[in-house]
Amino acid sequence: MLGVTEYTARIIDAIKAVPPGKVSTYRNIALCAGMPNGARQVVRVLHSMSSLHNLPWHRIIKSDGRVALPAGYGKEMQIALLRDEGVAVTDDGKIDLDMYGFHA
DNA sequence: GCCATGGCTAGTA
DNA sequence: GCCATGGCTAGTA
Repeated sequence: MLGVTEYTARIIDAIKAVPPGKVSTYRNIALCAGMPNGARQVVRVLHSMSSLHNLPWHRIIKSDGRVALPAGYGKEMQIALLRDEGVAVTDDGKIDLDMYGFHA
């Protein structure tokens, strides 16, 4: 996939595999890509390649079940997109991973 | 040297 | 609040 590392390609695939109405975490995506400590790489991919690869960036959250983006910098947008897909999100961005977490 | 994390530790109440 | 993690990018030589 255009000069990206094998790991990066796997991260992209893992993100794309999360279906609408479900969420996954940075850590889980990293695990799926074979990098147990690669959460930071998932951050990097989402930050820099979301629009290029049409990634469902809004479906990736922190492993504590919260949205990572700060208020005023995308948090409201992320919450709105998730609610459109039927995910219950509290106003401060908390999601029940037992109910909505996606496991490949 | 950056990045939308995560896990562990110090240090306060 | 600190720092490991790992690939990418800007910016220097």
